[in-house]
Amino acid sequence: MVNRKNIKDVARAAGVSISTVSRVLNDSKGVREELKQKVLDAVQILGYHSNTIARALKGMPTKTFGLLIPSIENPFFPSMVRGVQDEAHRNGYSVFLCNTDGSGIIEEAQFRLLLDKKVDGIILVASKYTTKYLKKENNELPIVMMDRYVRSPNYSYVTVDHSVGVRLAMDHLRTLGHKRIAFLGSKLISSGARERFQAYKRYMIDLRSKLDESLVVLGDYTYESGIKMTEELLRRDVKFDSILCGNDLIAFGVIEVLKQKGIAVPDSISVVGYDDIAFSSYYTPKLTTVHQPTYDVGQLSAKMLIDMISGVDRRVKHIKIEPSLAIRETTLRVGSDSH
Amino acid sequence: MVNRKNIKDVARAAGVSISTVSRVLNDSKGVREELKQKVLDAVQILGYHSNTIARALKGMPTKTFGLLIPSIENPFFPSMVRGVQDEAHRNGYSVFLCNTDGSGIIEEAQFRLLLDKKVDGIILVASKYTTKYLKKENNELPIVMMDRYVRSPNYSYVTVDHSVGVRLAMDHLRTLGHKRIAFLGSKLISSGARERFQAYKRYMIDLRSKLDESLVVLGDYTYESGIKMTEELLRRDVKFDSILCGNDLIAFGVIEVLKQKGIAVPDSISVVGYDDIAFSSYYTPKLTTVHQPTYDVGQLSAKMLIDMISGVDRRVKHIKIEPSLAIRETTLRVGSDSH
DNA sequence: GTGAAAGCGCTAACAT
DNA sequence: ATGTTAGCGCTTTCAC
Repeated sequence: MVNRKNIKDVARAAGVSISTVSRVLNDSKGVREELKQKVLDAVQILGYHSNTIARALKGMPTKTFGLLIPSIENPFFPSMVRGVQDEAHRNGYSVFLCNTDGSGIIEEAQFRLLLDKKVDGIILVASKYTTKYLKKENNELPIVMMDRYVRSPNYSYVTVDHSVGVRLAMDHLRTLGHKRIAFLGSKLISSGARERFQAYKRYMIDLRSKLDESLVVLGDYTYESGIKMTEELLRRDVKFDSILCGNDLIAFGVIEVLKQKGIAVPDSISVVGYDDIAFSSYYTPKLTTVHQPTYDVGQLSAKMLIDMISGVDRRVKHIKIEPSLAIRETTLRVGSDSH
Repeated sequence: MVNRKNIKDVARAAGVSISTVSRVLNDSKGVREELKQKVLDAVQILGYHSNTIARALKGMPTKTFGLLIPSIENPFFPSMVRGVQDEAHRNGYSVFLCNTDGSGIIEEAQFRLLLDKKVDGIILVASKYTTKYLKKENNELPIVMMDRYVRSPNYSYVTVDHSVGVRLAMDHLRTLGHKRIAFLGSKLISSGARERFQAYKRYMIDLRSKLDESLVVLGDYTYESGIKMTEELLRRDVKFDSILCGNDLIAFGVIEVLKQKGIAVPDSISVVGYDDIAFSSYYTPKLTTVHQPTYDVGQLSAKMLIDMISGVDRRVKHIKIEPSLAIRETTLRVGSDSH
């Protein structure tokens, strides 16, 4: 740091003009091999790094992009963020991480701030507020929606195919002989929540031509909500032999309540989670859950964004990655007795 | 975005010179109230935002800082990162998040990259590599070490007082009548790991004038390591009535193995974790653990950094926040029987 | 093929 | 109190 070298120093040391240095560094061709070498040597000796800020002022890329997520404290996101960052750093990008807490105001403010910081692109987990400020403000800035998205021919997204995830879980439960499968999920405020519930609904209708609404409770994607929803389900006094949860956090809440009520999992009731956060395999009993390839979603989102930025591939793409089912210890064949 | 306004546009619209605009925006005083108002109006109408990049080129602060942590996938960090970010955004800062994976090479490279990006300061979770590149490169850049630190009169840090944390846990166990308390922790590669082990050692020596080394196993801060260490402890065939774990992940591994071996927790063996990650209270049985105020550590680190940057308070400070004990379901009085 | 010079948007020193 | 101007470090015409 002490004495930051600039392009002038390099030019002087190499005995050439600054434009030649600039040319070499941006490998625009048309520099004699000999001079090129001199410049490269000088760069080496002086330990020169070109100043990103100055380049940015000339409209060059900042090698920086923004990542807008609801909250890094939501255990669903860390590995996705990691996927984004790993791909970013592999390509020389730094990333600004911002939390929106699901607030449209914060989301838009953060988005603006990123624009001010002259990021080369933005990856965001879309909300119902996203489209508004996006169309209001955006021009050519590459944008990728990650996980939660908004249907649009203008924006790329990478997400998980929840119809597959739900089907995997339901088939598994059916195979084990379960007939009355309850659904405790999130209110339908995000693309993922909607898709999961729709897939469940369709499955049940296919099965018995109608949806038994008493089997459904909708809340939030939290442990506390899992607890409340289970209590609500129990209060209804409806028969069920298994529960499909909207995410793993809900599942933990579910299992906790069932345990308190002396209802054994999986012996009496089978429980399936959704997400497969790291914790699900540390839990006792280990949670059977739909595995979302979150790291891959993050990585692919970043790759797509970088391709858009660099101009390698500017096309709008809509990608759904297939989830898988992690069968562990919270589901059991109906009528079996593990005791 | 479409047509980014610049200071010239504002000057023209307000009928003043660009320096007047600049003065108003940087509220250096000495501008007639009337003109000031004109400028402010023009700014409003045009929707002008000053260009951070151009300001940065003039050596002004970028309102940006770096945050260097081992990995956001480590469940210990998200809430700490959140603490940092909340404080940052409250003060108009954006933060670059970087993962080092505990590699010195990556850590140094990321650090350099942040320097290149002209961040106003850096918060980092120190490793054994940190001091080297720090003294090699750093000049006046504000630095705060967060959680893990390196003793130095030159660098501020914010961390948790592990001697208190360990004592809280040990006192609790002793109060419940436990005498042979095993310690499964991390190898002594970070300040936190060293302090926790030292505190345990001191406690045991105070208790029976020597440390029984057969009660100690050192590994990593992971679930898998928790499993391995427990198996090792069991293999030694040494008597113990309780286990203090270096972190919660280890504790989950411990409990899993004990369960597999048919050893009841807490009925036969009490287990205490360390960290109190969110998951600890979702776990069954809910984990008794030392609560680290991670959010506060992050928030305070950011506050200190911002104070240093803004010049409000440039002093080097060494702060240790006190942890507390979250008593839950994995510890029990010796001889009680919950059945 | 190479260098001189303009200019990105801004701040601050200097002039008035 | 306000305007004019140099210059931050770089890229990119434009001359040669």
